[in-house]
Amino acid sequence: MPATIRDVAKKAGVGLGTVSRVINQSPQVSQETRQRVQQAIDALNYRPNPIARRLSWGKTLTIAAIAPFFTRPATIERLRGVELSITGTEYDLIVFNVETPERRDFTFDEVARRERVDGALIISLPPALHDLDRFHAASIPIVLVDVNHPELTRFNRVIVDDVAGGYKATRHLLQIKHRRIAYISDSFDDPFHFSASRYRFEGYQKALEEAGIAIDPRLHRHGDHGRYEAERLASEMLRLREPPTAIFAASDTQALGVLEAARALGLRVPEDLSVIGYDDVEFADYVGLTTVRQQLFESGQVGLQLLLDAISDPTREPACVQMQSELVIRSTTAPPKRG
Amino acid sequence: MPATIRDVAKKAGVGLGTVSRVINQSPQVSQETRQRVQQAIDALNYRPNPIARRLSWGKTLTIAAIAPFFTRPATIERLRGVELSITGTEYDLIVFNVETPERRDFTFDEVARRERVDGALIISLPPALHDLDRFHAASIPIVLVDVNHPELTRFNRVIVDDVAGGYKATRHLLQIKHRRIAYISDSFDDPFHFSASRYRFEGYQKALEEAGIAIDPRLHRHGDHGRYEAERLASEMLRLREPPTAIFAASDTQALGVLEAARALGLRVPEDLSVIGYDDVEFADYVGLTTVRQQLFESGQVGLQLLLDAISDPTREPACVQMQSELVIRSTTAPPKRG
DNA sequence: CTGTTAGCGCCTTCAA
DNA sequence: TTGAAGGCGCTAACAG
Repeated sequence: MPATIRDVAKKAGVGLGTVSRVINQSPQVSQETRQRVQQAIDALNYRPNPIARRLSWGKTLTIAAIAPFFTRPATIERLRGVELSITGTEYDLIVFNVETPERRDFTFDEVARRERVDGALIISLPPALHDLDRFHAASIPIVLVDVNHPELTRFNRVIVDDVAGGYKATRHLLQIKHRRIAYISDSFDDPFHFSASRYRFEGYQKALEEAGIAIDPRLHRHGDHGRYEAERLASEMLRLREPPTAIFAASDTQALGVLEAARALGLRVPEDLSVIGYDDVEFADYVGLTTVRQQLFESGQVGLQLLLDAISDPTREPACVQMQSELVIRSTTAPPKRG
Repeated sequence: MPATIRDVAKKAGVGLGTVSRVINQSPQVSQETRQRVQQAIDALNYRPNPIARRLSWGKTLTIAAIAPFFTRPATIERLRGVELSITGTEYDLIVFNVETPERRDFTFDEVARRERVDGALIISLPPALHDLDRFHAASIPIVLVDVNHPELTRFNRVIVDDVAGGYKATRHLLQIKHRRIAYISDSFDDPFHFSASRYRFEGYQKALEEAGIAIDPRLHRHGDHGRYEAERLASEMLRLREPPTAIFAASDTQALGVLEAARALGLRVPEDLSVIGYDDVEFADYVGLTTVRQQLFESGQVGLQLLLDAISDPTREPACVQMQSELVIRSTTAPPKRG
């Protein structure tokens, strides 16, 4: 059986309270007693039972990370950041993978109970207002990572500026003299209400407008997320009478579909068609995809830090950290042939 | 404040014990009382505090999953299986990402303490004997998933037959008349002592021997895991006086490197070179890679089930479940030109 | 069948 | 500066 605080007290010839004070670094223990207790602790290889400690502290020492689609590399990168940062703290991380709206609701319901976790990190998953209320009612602090709803200013957030990212991508294409630039993305009304595609589209529009180019609705398509759907959409656009000379895809995965469509139609990239993606996932480097890189790992780290701060000081004002995005130019973008 | 068992007891006009019995489905409560208690529970929206419950049960109701390299798709697939299966149980899952041997040791040390978790799932990470001893000493049941050391029969295991997988891949190439078949893999003595590459090599050897083909040491190279290293190794082999007509790579990632090497040398795939990978990760489908698929997701599910079984009945004999692998033929393998 | 009591292991008053 | 006592919320053993 593992040693308890009582064993230590007995061995050191002191009361439990003293041992507790030593464990918790209380300053009001004489140097001498502290040493004696410490020796007993070492001798018995004593470790305080975390569960007992949680009960008496009234804290769970646990935080939850709720994220959609572990299959997506971007999600995993964020979680890696969270996991690394939690190491060394006294907190445990429990993760929830959400792949359907039902699972999302179930998970929020499960996590937003008192005595379950001390805080929650909600990653890339816009919660409904009643979910937020529930967390609030249970006074469980939350941090929203990669959730861009403007009305959520009363929560801690780590956001990426998708408008700026879309703008950068489009600007790049404009600068190398493209004029007919298409945009392919997820549907704007997916069941999770992801907003990235919409904001990236805004950036795209902004860049075109600045360049004095009218938005051509035929050059904007969206469908389910995934390579094959993107391939289909790209294929349609490339068969237009005036096809685009460049396509901006809202994710690297979709950019792969675009590349595939080009290949199937015998178009060379970047000579006949420029392609730009978003995320800079691992395979982007492999296929030489020009893309927009986000600070995914860092967003997880920062999010966790905000959450720990909020837990340790519940009166703290909600903070909002904006992560930067960065254009990564590789070999799928080049000036159009007759630019 | 959340309601406690006392509030419920008071409201229902019964003693605490009765409420506890209702919560824990004890049969010895009259239908009538049970209903009254249930009503109080509903009215107060009462939920037993999991931490208090853990303390008095002497269980943590938590299990750990320790896995290397969240960056690798195969690892994530296994974790997805674990995560899905734990949903609906009363257990929490805490995850540990191990990317260095130091982190591995630290994590084992952290997890193998009593009162921390009720069991651990060790994924793709051969533990040292003293780690296993420590888990044993703390009587924390473990399940090894994708850890193939033959001497570990006293532990619960979910294994994949890497020998058979390597054999299948090589057989396929032999059947379409290849004779000079190369093998590229991770180094056999990496710091984690992963064994998959070695066992797949055994399968490769076995298939060649059966076909009466001598093992040519020049056709077997290994280096660090990763695409670029694989590309380098493949490049060297393809420049041999008698280059291989087919290359079996121990992972899809490495197969990508091989494809890249072929492209750089102006070799067409599969006309000039057949390539086969291992894992069937997402991008394998994209590049049309022939590969060996493992039941990754299922291995996580099965592993968790074994662990829960072991926890609920510590006297149970260690079980060993073997997962199957399956050849997925796509478009990177074909008979050699002059077969 | 049901209420009461004594812990689970620890922290935090309160006295001393 | 230290020891003793009460309580965190729940379960389990014991009466009744």
